[in-house]
Amino acid sequence: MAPLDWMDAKAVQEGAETELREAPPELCEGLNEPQRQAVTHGEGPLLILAGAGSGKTRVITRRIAWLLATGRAKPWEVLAITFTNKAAGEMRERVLALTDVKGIWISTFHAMCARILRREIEVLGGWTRDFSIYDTYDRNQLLKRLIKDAGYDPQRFRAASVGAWISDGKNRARTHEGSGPAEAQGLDDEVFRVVRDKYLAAMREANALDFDDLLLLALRIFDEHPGVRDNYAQRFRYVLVDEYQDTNRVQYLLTRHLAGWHGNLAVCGDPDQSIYAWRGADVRNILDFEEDFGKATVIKLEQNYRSVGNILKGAQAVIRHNVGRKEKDLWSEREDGPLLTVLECGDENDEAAEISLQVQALREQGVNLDGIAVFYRVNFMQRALERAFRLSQIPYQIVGGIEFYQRREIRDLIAYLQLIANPRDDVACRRVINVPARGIGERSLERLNDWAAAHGVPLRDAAASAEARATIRGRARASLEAFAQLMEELGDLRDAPAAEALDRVILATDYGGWLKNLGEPELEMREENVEELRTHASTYDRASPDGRLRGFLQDVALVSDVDAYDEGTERVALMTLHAAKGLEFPVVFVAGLEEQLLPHPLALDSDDPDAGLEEERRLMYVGMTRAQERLFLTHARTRLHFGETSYRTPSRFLDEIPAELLDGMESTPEDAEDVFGAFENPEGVDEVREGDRVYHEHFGRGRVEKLQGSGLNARATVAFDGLGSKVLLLQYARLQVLDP
DNA sequence: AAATCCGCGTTTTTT
DNA sequence: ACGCGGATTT
Repeated sequence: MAPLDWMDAKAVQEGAETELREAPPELCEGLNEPQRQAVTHGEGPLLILAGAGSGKTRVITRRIAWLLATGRAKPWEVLAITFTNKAAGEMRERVLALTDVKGIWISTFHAMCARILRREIEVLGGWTRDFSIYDTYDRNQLLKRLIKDAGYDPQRFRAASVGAWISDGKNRARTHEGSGPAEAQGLDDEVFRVVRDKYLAAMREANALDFDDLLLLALRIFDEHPGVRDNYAQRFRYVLVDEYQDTNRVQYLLTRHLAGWHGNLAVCGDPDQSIYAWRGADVRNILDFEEDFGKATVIKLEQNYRSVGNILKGAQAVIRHNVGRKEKDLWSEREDGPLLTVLECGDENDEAAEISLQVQALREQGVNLDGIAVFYRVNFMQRALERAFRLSQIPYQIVGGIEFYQRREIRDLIAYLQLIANPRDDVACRRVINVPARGIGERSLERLNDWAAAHGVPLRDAAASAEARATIRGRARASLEAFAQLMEELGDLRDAPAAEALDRVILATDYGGWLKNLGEPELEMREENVEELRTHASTYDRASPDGRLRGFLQDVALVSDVDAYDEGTERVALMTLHAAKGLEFPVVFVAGLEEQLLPHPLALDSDDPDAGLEEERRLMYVGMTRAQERLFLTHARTRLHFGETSYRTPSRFLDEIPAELLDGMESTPEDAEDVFGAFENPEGVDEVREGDRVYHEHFGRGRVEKLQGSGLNARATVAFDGLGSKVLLLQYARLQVLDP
């Protein structure tokens, strides 16, 4: 890669023109010396090495405020990049509280690039500003199709593997010459390459970008169109990048472009919290910053304000086991506090039950539920925890995981909106062409697809063509015409507010009626989800009146549930260790501290197992350092996994914590009994038995014909008077037993 | 074309 | 244990 002329930075000399003002003293109030230096650093590159809990966010927000207050930058001349949308939102809020200034670009790399591409993408040819953003699921959907169409065995060549390989290549900003995972798997590399090329072409045809493309194409525009690049680079007098240890090659190059004109780049991060190497993040970005950007000022924030002494000591003890790490002297003035509690549990249910008992005890001691979080390595662990919390009636919120936007009903409606915004979006078209069912089956779709491919037009245009429909017989032909007409009618919604578009889609497709027709026990839940989506859309319209449908879709594509987490609600937060980064809680539980889980074997079987292990250790470190007052570490003796129970060994990371910091406890089966027993007959829900006469809010009176499943999955088949039978999830149905 | 059944892979982490 | 896709019915 040809280096950019960083020190060419045309503007190092230019800064003098701006008239500087005195900063209001309160901006430096309560800061320690290095923090103050970071906030008031003037021109030139700045590296802030910020240990866990060292007040990093505070420094960044104050620095932005300081830049504005001293007249060094106008609001639109500041670009701040964060790792999640949630972090961006938080930062925006905090800056707003300090300065009362709006219009600063504070966003993730992905959101920023999407925004730039909406304006600039047409210089690349092929895409229009209405491009769709495909998530991993959409991407795999398309790949699956391509693999099949090319006649490869979908068993041997999995869409997910090919997709991961393509993504990995894009994240490293290199072409895929040479090796790939294909080789490692003993598969045909050639096939991977062929599929990738088909994928790249198909994405262009569908006017779609995947997550990686957002970064990569923005980079390509900056590389190939210096004029466009300079527009942005000149504008952003000050650039700040948070969590810099987790940036990948492409993000690094983007950063160079964006900060290259003025040379005022401040990055902030902690190599000990680098946990995204698997996604192409490269710690060298932060380790090499000084050389890279020449004459960089380096400021270390080493005083931890967050955690009580014992927690900090424990975390330090663990992270010290990483070799090849710059030793860092993180210290705290806080009292030692209580010991860390290690809980040994029987199995995953005991573990979950034990955690909920501890939470209840804490609650009785006056701890707020929103001050408690439970972290785990892998998403499947969420299940047992969720169940225990439900049974104990402890309100909780899942951050990340099975996402709202993955639900079928949500994806359907979003796909309609996407197809309206971007008629070339074949993935969206395939999804909705027969939803609600209108008699367009697999065969008809194949025909249509063939015709579309032969004529080089999108699926949707094929549906609109009488000539294409002529190749299809029977009911499907008329249905296709109806579908084409429907989309035509909805076409004017392209520039409509999101809520209006959504409501028109729901109305025009009678989506509600279709859901009801499915006769699923999840009906109520799905209806609630649709309702929630409508709320999201109107909220969006109110917050961003200029965004309309396009903007909404972009938000939906980029906003994960991690971002949706709202504080201040009285709920325990459940999330993966990765999602925990950047957050803090008075009380933290880290669950599943076992070998084969943390460290996770898949992290160790890469080409460099030691690097994998060290990243797992950093994950442990991130988890521990989120805790302010109390830290619980739990593990189970056996765990159900893949439907099989295995014996577990406590994680080696537990042994790395000095024993004098630990307080051991063993959970007892009775504890679990208490939790799971307590909810056998939850308050407000009647015990229902076969043969009972029951009453349901919507369907009225009926008789229970059959009961299946148990716990949250318990279902009842109820014959409603005059309505026929329905299967209901007891959990939601709220059936009342009628006395005869 | 839609409904039902079966077998397989799946679960590392996310924008 | 679960969900998906493919195969097999209706």
